[in-house]
Amino acid sequence: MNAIKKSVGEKTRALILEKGLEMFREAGFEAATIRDIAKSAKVATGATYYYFPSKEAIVAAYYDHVQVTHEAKVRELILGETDLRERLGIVIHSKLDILKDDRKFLGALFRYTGEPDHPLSVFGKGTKSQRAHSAGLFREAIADVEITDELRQLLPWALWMMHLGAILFFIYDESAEQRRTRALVNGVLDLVTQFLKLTSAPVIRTFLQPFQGKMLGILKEAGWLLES
Amino acid sequence: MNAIKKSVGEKTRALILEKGLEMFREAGFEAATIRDIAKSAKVATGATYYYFPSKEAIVAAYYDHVQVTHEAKVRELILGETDLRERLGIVIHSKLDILKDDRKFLGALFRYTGEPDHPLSVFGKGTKSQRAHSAGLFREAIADVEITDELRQLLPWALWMMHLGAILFFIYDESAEQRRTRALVNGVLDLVTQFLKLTSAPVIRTFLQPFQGKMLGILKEAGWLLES
DNA sequence: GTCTATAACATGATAGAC
DNA sequence: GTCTATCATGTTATAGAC
Repeated sequence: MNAIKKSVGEKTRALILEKGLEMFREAGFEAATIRDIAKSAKVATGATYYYFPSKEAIVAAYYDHVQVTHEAKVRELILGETDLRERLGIVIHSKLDILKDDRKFLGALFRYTGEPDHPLSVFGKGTKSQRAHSAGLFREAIADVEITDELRQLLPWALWMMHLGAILFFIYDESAEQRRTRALVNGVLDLVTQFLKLTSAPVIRTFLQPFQGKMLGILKEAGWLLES
Repeated sequence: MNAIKKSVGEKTRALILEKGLEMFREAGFEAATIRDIAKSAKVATGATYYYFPSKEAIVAAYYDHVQVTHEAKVRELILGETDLRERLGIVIHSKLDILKDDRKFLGALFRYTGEPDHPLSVFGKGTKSQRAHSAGLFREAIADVEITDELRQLLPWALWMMHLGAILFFIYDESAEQRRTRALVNGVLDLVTQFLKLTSAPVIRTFLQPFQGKMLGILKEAGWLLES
């Protein structure tokens, strides 16, 4: 057994994933059936369930791959870039670049957003590690900025939430090449970075302090804080 | 025909709705089946489809009713209240009061959030009038505050978004009687009202102007602005 | 227009044999 | 790890009663 070569199972899994995404892109998430996907991958219907617990799980697996790709891309692009505004732009825009051709089925990822116990819930326990990974990219992007400890803990999550909102907006955005989303992201990032500069002023800090504390407390209880 | 009395159809519809919600509360949205709901309401399975185009539509109809109730409640409570912070608190907390026992199936409302063309999508065209109604409550709540025209248009939507986030947080909130959600809402509202006071200062205005313009442009194109 | 009754369909998901 | 058979359930269809 060559350790480098994929096992049979891994190849089958990859094939199902590939064919599934192919069909989602063509027909959309609803219209593409598990039976069709299985047929296209030349396996039995039941076999897909050996690898993916549900239809949505195929999209989730795609998203896992997106995260890996994104992380690599960010590390490549961010290297040597010291300006905060630029760094944040790289993180978000490169994510959208990766997702750009798959807006049609990306919405399936949001299906269980309102169901805390579902394994694929965006905010649920089942996706905790992915969230942490994703927020980690933002933590790195702001690593060199001088901010309070509270902000250093809060900001990655605020930015992660913002990036989630951007993806949602992206899905709805019918402007050519989703220019509107890009513009909105840029506008928000401008605002965020200008805002961060302001926080060096004591007046602003006092103003925000109680709210920061409350938010931190909530995140802590929810088990959302990154192990630093 | 008595104009006050409900027609037979309305009674049946109401019965299906009532029994449906009953079962959703007991078993959750997934576990309750259309067949069971029909049985419980003593109608044929097909009859439920005469009134509700889908299972989710029952939850949507519930939400319609929530909106009507909410609007009435807000108008009652807000009368004579002049403090902005209080007025906003009334709008959001009374909404949560209405929803409090139905957190278990409320998540079904968010199922199509990522699917722009679905009739039940939270941000889609099919729910536009409900959104406008809901945002209208916020518009009224801020009616007497002195703010720029831009903010007067933007703020109802910002608050509506915030209230949507609060509902989502509410669904996830496992603290006793969802106290954490209440605290978070209060914290955010404090911040918002303090922030609005600051916007009377020209410095802050200049800082926010370009972003406000951009947001307004986007909302306008998306057809989201309230007819004033 | 408001249903009943029943069957049928499509499809996501599961069980169990090999 | 893969298959076939089967199930459960949302949804549609048909045909008709009042």
